[in-house]
Amino acid sequence: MAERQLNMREVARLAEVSVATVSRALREPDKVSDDTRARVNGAAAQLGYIYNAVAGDISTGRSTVIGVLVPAASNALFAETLHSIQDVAMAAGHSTIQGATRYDEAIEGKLIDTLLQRRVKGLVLTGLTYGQEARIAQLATASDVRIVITWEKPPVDTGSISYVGFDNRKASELAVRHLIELGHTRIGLIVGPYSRIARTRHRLDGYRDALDAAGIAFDPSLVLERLPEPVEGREAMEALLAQEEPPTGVFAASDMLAFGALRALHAAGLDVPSDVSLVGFDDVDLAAYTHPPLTTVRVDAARIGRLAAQILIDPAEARSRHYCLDCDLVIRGSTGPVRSGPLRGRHTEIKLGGIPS
Amino acid sequence: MAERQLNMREVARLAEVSVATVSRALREPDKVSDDTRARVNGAAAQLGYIYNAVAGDISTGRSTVIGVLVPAASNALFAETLHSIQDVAMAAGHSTIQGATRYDEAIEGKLIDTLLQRRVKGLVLTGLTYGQEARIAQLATASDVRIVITWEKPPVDTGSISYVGFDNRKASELAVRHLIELGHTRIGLIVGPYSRIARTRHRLDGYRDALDAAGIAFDPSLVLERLPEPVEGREAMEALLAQEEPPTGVFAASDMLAFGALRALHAAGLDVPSDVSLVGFDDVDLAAYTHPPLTTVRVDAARIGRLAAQILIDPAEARSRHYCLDCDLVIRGSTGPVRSGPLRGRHTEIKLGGIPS
DNA sequence: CTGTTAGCGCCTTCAA
DNA sequence: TTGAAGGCGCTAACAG
Repeated sequence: MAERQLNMREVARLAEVSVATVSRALREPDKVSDDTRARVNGAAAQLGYIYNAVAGDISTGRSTVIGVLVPAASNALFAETLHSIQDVAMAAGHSTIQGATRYDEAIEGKLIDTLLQRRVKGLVLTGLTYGQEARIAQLATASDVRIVITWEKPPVDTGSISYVGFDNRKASELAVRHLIELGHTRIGLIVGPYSRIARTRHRLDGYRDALDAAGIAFDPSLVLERLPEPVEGREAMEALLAQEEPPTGVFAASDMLAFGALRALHAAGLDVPSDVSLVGFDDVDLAAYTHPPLTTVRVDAARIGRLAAQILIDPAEARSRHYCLDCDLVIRGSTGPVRSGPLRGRHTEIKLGGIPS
Repeated sequence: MAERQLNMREVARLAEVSVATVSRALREPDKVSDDTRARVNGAAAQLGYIYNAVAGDISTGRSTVIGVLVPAASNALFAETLHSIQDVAMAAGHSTIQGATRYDEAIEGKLIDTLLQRRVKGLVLTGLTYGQEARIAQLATASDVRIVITWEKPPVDTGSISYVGFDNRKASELAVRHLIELGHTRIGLIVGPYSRIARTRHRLDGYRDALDAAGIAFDPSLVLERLPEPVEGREAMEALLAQEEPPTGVFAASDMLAFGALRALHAAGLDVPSDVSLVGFDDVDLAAYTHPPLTTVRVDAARIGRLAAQILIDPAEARSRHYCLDCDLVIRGSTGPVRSGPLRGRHTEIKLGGIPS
């Protein structure tokens, strides 16, 4: 019970060699005679010795731990990224410390502190809050902590910061254009915390781009900012449906929001897509399993994670790498042509030619 | 760029005190004069010094890192547990290293190795594979690594191992009994990898208990073992529906499986619950958002995480603690009385009095 | 191929 | 209240 963890010295003693030799036998087996290696391994096994990676790191001055911050682990989307990061990390003998920021700047800041204290080799950041941007930029230049921003293509100056993302604005435009092509002109948007996070703001921009291109006036009352959780999606959709002139197409810029929205639609007795079309974003696992299956923007979450981890771990990776991935629309059952008849007794008026404010 | 991370010595130099004093000023502010403390803090701030928690741990011989293993982070369920563990850990100045085992014994073993090498203070284990049980038991007694098993109440000897779980067998019985009370007699079970994991095996046991109590014969062809993912749930349900005499009620012992099953049901043009009733397990966030909303067994995932983390972190916690939580059935729209008419042209025969093999 | 010697960054007696 | 010295477990440079 509670025996002290043993160290190399004890292994050395049993194997009748020096500590340095044990270290070599364990980490660079070639640099040691067959006989010695066998004796060391034998002793280690017999004692049940477990290498102390913490001491190793501190002694070499290197770090074999990477930190990962996501907004919420409960979003299946980020979970996929986490998985692939772990795979790459484990294969390279690294560990990952992770944290969920919950879209909260203060929590995010504290988590970054913790990771830095833990002397991580690098940081994978997702959904970075505006408030932390400056600090991260400074960190990237003034320290040797590698930084990778994921899920977005940062708008400006990423000189020393790597990123693995895609064009959220274009992706968003794609989704909305799909609705427009189906004849929808009154299109709602339920979107994440764009006032705090760049990635989300770009999705709002893409929505406006699509509207502009089609000459549809921008109506702020159709845009709802919510946290990407099902409850919030449901409430937002309820609010949309309660309006004078509800939208016939809705773009929920996160599958989690879309799931909630779908529920609200069913609860209101509306049919999807014949009454209302719905588009999500992320193509989470479950998006293909809703009723009807969700049309959504597909992003290769696993690939993002893999690339991000490689950037951090691969010693050959230069100062910073920038990957901008493609993403496409997966059309499933939740979107269809706008219907001509009235929705719940109201006529949907078509506005054309309006110039967005 | 890439300036070397600075250490206490440099802070000490600037503050014109010794390293020991810096250490004290930072960790035990009371043991230092007001003046000194101010100077040290000032110097640290000016330099942008970041405390090295790794060196701290190694020097004290303590550990402020805890390891968490879950089968899959993508299961929203475990994500919740992770969140709450992190909250507790962060509040206590600890970090969490986590890993996803994917129900694979080899991966699980490798992850445990890594965590041990990282000298975690303790391990939170979920869905421990049979193959690792012995090793863990030994670890719990022979080392000072604390172990907490979660999500299940281990069947035997947990002398030195803590757990925070609930009675999976009873919970499962609860779900099946609900179906029986609705008049179902032909009940399918889609369940996780019970041949590798105890928690899952208990769910199978509970299913049989309920059947036994009602005098319903156990039919092995109605039991399908699958990994808890939507695809597998869909395929399993398809297999069930393809049988001579498909079940009228199905218990999917994981919401992820239930989501997939629901899809298969819709795709087959069947109505839930009037054609087939479906019960899930876990009460994941999204369970309330399916169509129809899922009847499922509710477990307080966040509470499990909180308790587990406390056991590991709280120095006052004795050698081992055992929590067995309650869990209850949340009845929503996916279950209803068995219908008397034929299902897809076939009669559901009622078997009674059979003794399970 | 192996042992000796420093040293990584911090903490903790023990004196002063 | 503060500093000096030794040590945590391991690695790296240098002899031999």
